[in-house]
Amino acid sequence: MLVGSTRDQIINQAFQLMLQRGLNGFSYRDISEPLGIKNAAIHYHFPNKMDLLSALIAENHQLLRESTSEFMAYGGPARPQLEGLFDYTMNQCQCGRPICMVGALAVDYNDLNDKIKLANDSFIKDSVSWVTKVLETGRAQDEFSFEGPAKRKAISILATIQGARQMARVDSMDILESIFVQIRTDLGIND
Amino acid sequence: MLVGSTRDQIINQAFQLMLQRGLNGFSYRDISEPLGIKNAAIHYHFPNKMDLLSALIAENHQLLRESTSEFMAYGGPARPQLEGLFDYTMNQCQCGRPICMVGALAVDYNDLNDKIKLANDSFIKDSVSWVTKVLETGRAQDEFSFEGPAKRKAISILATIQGARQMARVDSMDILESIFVQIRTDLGIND
DNA sequence: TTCCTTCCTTACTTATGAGTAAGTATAACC
DNA sequence: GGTTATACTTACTCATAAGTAAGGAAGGAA
Repeated sequence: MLVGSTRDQIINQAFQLMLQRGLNGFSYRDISEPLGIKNAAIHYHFPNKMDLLSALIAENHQLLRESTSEFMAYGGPARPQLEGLFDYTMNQCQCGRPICMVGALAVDYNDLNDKIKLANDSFIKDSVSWVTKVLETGRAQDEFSFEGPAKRKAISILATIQGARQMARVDSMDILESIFVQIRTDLGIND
Repeated sequence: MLVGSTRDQIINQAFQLMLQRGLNGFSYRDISEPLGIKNAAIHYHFPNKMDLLSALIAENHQLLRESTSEFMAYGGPARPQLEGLFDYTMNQCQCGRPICMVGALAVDYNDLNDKIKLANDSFIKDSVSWVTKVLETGRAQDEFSFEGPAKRKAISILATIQGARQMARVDSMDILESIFVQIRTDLGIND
């Protein structure tokens, strides 16, 4: 593969490593060697590792925005949104990204500067907002049924998926599908 | 504080660091300095970092066994077991252990040897067995109500709590309490 | 043609990590 | 009293990490 500018290639490679090993689990060498460039080339584009991490979080956030903007703006059926979240999660795991950004950053939290913490927080808030709207819409349209405020349920579902990815890594990917079934069941979905 | 043998002190300190920063997030120095010993003293008790990690996982597993053995052997009311899980989680977070062992290991998974993977897997299986029995008992005694197999629901609840700890670290501890409320709600508990 | 600017490489520095080998104090054992 | 095992310390080795300074090629602009 190896398409795009050097900068893009660095981001792609770092993204993969970050979601496989966490921030302290990979080095500049792990990025530069497969790309056939030198460490200093990475430092040219991202002066230090936090700058690189910033770019990764921005990339991750951008992916979320792209895949949710239409629903956030115009609404629509809720069920495909939920299934989209499941599919995305499964897909990431199958593409060698077993853990998610939030899970990875939780481990490295002590190293993070305020800018990164804010960016991460903002990503979580947007994720929660999206799932909250999905649940509210779904409940209003009788696609889903659940007790309590939609936002609380949204946080719970996102937490479940995040935890499931980590358990799946240690145990087996079957856990993921099983968790999706349970979430559907808890939302009163029976097909 | 600093009670117990040097070996115990090392384990306690390492346990704290592991659940704060993950395996790659702390060094021997982070253990030895606060204890007023030398790095080599750690290597004496635990020849390498994997041996230390093994001891931490064993310690963690032992804690689980101690707190669940009575219920696993004799049964009893399910609700206090569930609340015990919530209290334990909250307590760990308040004691400076924001992430859990499984979550930490998921990030460092590439570094782990087979022995560690097996030990971790065994811990997860025991956790799931316990929560499964709690749920089965609770459903049989009409304390809880939920759809689907108890084991699937147990995995889902454990995943939720695990993910919640990581979200709580980035966002706020309020998330934890909120998640517990949602889990109770989803189990048909109304008080 | 000369001068920037962009995007790298070469060749380091400095710090820190895990791990080891050899020595030492202390108490128990024969 | 001498030996041995335990539980360390001292003093290192070796590898790898992030980061930097200086140089060079290649293209566009004056």
